[in-house]
Amino acid sequence: MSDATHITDTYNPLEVERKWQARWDSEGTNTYTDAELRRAGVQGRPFYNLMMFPYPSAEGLHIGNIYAFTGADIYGRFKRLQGYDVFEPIGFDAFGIHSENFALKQGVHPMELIPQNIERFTRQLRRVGFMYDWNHTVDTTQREYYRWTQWIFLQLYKAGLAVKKEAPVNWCPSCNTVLANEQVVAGACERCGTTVEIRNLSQWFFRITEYAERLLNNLATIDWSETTKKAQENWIGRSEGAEIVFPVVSESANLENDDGSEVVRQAFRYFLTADQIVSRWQELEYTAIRVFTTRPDTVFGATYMVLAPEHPLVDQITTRERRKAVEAYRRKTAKKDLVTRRKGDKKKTGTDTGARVLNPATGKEIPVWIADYVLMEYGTGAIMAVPGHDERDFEFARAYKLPIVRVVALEGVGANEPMIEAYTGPGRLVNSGHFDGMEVDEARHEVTAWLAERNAAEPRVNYRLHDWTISRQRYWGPPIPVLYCDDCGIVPVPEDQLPVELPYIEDFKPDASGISPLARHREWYLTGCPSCGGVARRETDVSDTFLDSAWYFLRYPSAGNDRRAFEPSLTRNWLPVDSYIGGNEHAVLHLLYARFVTMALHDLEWIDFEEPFTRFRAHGLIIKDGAKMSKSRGNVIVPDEYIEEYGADTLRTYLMFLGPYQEGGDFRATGITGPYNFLNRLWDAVLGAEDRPLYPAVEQKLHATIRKVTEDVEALSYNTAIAAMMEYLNVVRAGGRTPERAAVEPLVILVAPFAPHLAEELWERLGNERSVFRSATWPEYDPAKAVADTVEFVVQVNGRVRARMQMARGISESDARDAALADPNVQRFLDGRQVRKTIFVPDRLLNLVAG
RNA sequence: GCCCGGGUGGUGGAACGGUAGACACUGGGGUCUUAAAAACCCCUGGCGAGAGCCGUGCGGGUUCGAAUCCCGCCCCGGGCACCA
Repeated sequence: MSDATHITDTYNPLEVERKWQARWDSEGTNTYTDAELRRAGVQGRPFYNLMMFPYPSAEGLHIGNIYAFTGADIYGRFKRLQGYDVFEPIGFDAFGIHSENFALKQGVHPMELIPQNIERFTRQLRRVGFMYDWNHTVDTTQREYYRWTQWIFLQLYKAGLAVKKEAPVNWCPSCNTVLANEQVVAGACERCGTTVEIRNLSQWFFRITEYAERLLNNLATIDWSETTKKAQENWIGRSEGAEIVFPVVSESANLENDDGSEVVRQAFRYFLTADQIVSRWQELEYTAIRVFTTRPDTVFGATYMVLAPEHPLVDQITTRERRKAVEAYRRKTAKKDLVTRRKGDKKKTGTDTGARVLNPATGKEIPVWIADYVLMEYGTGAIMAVPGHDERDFEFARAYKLPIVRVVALEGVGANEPMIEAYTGPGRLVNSGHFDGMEVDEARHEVTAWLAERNAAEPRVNYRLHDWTISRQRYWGPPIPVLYCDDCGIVPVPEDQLPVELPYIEDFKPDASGISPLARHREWYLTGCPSCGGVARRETDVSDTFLDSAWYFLRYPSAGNDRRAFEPSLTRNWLPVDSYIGGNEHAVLHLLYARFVTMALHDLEWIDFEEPFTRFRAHGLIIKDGAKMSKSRGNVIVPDEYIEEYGADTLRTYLMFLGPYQEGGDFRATGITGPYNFLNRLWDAVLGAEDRPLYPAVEQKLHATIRKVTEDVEALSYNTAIAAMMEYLNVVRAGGRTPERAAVEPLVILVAPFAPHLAEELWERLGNERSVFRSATWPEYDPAKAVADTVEFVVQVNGRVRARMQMARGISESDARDAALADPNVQRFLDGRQVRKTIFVPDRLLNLVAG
């Protein structure tokens, strides 16, 4: 006797969903064994369907999580019904500051908190009916996982891609830790909103900048949402230009060396031409300042130079008379936080160092200033200022009465016409020696080449991207697997000693010292040196959470494997990921880091592909009453209530019906009744269906609907797919008629990705034994049957609709014209005029142009 | 400032350059009911009795025909931003 008999004949979503969730578990409908995973990867049609694994917050599953996962799950279920072996795993990104802060606030230890959260999340995820393979799941905080996170660190270390260096880094004074550039939004911590400070600390960096060019170029080869690609492109920020050298020639510069000896080289100045100094500055031992510019063509207009106040050469070149003023200015800028300093709209300030450099193009001496509008982090920390053709330089030159020279002019503009604003447009060079008259674009290369010949410049590509700081002075993360030995220096922990376990400590609260809480535990950090056997100290920083998530997709197929991070054969068969869906807020964080780690592992020959995600689609955000959901606004939606009242199938369908999946939508409680009614009506239609031949109009609509739904689901256009199914059901039930079984059975399959529990139940009630996802195949449509015999044909007069008539499909132009001309309304609007021209769009429209 | 999206009824949203407003929600009317709920049916962009006219942020243009393409603006959301 079937379970169906225990279930009422009116649609009761809770009953239905409970039944099918239990059955999926007991029959392993959604899961693979390791053997199956291996076999399917080789013999089957493997399809790796990935979604961004959640951070298991204490608040439980958020409606935004459900929205994201439902869209991805629908795609996975669709692919399974199309006959693919779909691997759809889920896991938990549970390390990180967020969990740690919450644990601190609640006074619970994260090692107790996180397992509870994960348990609750798991329960909620199961309740929504995702097709997850619960046999292959990860939790980044488990030693079985972070052991391999540490292993990846070691691989990068061995390849020279993980380096420890002292550098100015972003410090969040509230989280008490260093942040990556990507985690600083508008000068503030993306987590807590506190303004970040710059501290000079010795940190571990991943040299992602080594991969800047490839990270950029490969974007052309992957099928990703355009918005995401653009975000990465902007973040990498490639600029092409030149590095130009300006030798320091000020007479009184640098009067003493460190040892007190006189500096004599400046004396050459009086025996040498500017040209000689420029081309021989190295052998003459001139100090030179390098600048990066995207406009080498304007070098003749460089009337002064500006260094970032922190530039290392400032001390050396500043003249005695200017020393006090320069020191004062540097102190002032050091106090300013980066936010105010980076605000572009404030007044320009700066001060003269007294030093002079040679403009290598003009051979003239120009002054060197320091100003905080030049940033040490970008380029060389120094610029050649071309006030005539750069807005910032123009503003600065105005403020300090520095000379402004025009070097680019449009036709008809005099070379020495005074400038009232910086001109950044196209034109020809003027006041530029033998380059006068040359187009800007050509001059860019020619000027660089000319300077390069004289040893004063070289072409240069510059990136905005910085190396990825991965050290975190916090507790809740994987310890960085490195030791410090007085004799041997930095010693990586041998791979067979992994993991370096995160100890359970009570006092995991971070402080402002810049040192991790782990550093308070000698018993943990003091250990033996694996190299010399002496005493070594462990690194007490942990790694960034984003390293955990930069490789989790590699782990899923191999989850549980305790010999390897990822098994080569499984990886080869299942990766790269076929479809990845997630939020665009990770466009430059997770998605960039994951690409970097994958590329590095590829170069180290651990994997044979360099892009992890073949196709990526960003989904939209789900908002409430036009605003982002947040606790402070009090507009947070608790999904559980809706699941209790309408069931998971309705919630899933409703969320997808809200609007275009890739744009998001506004959650309105009243709207949920639409999809709920639809599922109810479908239920009734299936239960009341009769075995008899399809009515022709229904058959036509069926084929049209299969086509529409198939195309729309493939394009993630879920809202229109649902609308098409509703429309079809309206036809099937039109006028209260009894539906044909052959009309509703395919619809049950079409709806299955959206409302899987309901589909299972109806599939069973239609007499099928096994799960719809294991026995049904996605319906095919016949293009010939997908179109109706008659069409509503529109007749226009001069582009305006004047008649609509039912016509046979395929009607000829002349027949259509005859019918149109016979129409009294058409005649009325022609008003006796000649038809000069007719436009005929087959099966759609005829436009009579009268004049 | 630069780079992406987007702007369509009371609301969410549909529309290969070819019937603007599919599909829903809300609202209104009705059927059934002692009544209510549910369910079902009809109406629901504006003006107009109607024929029809007007309508897709604004102003131009291309076209037989523009929500859709082009030019110039305005507004909203997101990314980047003294990046040289």
